[in-house]
Amino acid sequence: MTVSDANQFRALCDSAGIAVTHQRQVVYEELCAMHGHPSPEEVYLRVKERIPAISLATVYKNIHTFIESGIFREVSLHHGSLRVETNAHSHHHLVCTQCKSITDIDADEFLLSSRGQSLPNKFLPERFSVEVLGLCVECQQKQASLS
Amino acid sequence: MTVSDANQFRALCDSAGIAVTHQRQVVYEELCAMHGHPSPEEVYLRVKERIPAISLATVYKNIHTFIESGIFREVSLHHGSLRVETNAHSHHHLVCTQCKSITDIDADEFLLSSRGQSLPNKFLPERFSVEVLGLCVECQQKQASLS
DNA sequence: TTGACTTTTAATAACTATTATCGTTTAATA
DNA sequence: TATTAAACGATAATAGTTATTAAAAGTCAA
Ligand SMILES: [Mn+2]
Ligand SMILES: [Mn+2]
Ligand SMILES: [Zn+2]
Ligand SMILES: [Zn+2]
Repeated sequence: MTVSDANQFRALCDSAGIAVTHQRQVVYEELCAMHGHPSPEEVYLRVKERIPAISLATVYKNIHTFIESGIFREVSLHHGSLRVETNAHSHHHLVCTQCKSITDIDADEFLLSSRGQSLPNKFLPERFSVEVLGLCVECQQKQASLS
Repeated sequence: MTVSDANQFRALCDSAGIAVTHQRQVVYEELCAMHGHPSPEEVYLRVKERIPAISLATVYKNIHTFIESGIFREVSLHHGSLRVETNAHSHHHLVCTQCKSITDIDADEFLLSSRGQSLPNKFLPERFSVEVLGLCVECQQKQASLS
């Protein structure tokens, strides 16, 4: 890390109102250097290369601190438990980033909202994310070789 | 449950290639009667009212059986562990329903695909779901009362 | 720079959700 | 009805995560 990198990280922490620590900076740097959607365990393994004494709990706490501060995001706001979809109709979801509640919304209600109409339940939208669900090429091949 | 309901459930199980059991039918009926996105624990609590001796593991197993058979869906395919989003650009996700891998896709790649263009990595889409992320009305009020 | 005060850390215990194991029971089917 | 495969209940095991606590490090006014 260069002096300017260290200063940038200091500025980032200042604006988030959190302390600058060596552990925090290394977690941040490794997250920035990783691609995809790493788990806390994967981050921990990389950070441990640089700080062998670090604790997994420290990695968890720093990841949460970053997420609270808006420096990183979670991929999905999951509830920590499996949830069954009981609504068989085609629909989308309003997900609260704070309490993580999930509310159904009709496909056409969503389309109207993208044309300026407000959402049900006075939901205040910040952003939206699309999941395209299907089969990756490896799983297509596995499925083909079975039949 | 009426005789015709029982026959319908039998037909459902037949076409899914799974056995008809009393426990399975009660789990199914309670799921159908529940709204929203219940957790296995919540299903268990309701089923236990009707079959006090049922095991939580049986509820889990039947929910999985239903999901494998396509009778019900999971709300989120990646609820198992926290994942950090390392991609700061606006983007969406290709999620494999089989291996649960998550691949980034640019917002404009997604728009092109909705106009007939094929997706990256030979991904085979089945459906898509939109998550509108934001604040529910309760959390808006909590936030307002803080400031 | 110092000293009071706050935050973070490491170690580890505890907890929650989920899965595996295994002996028993039940359902499918011949 | 007998055979066989599937499902069940009890409970142990595991994975992911959070809580606790004392020590170390960071912050900040003077
Ligand atoms: Mn839903
Ligand atoms: Mn992503
Ligand atoms: Zn909320
Ligand atoms: Zn796959």
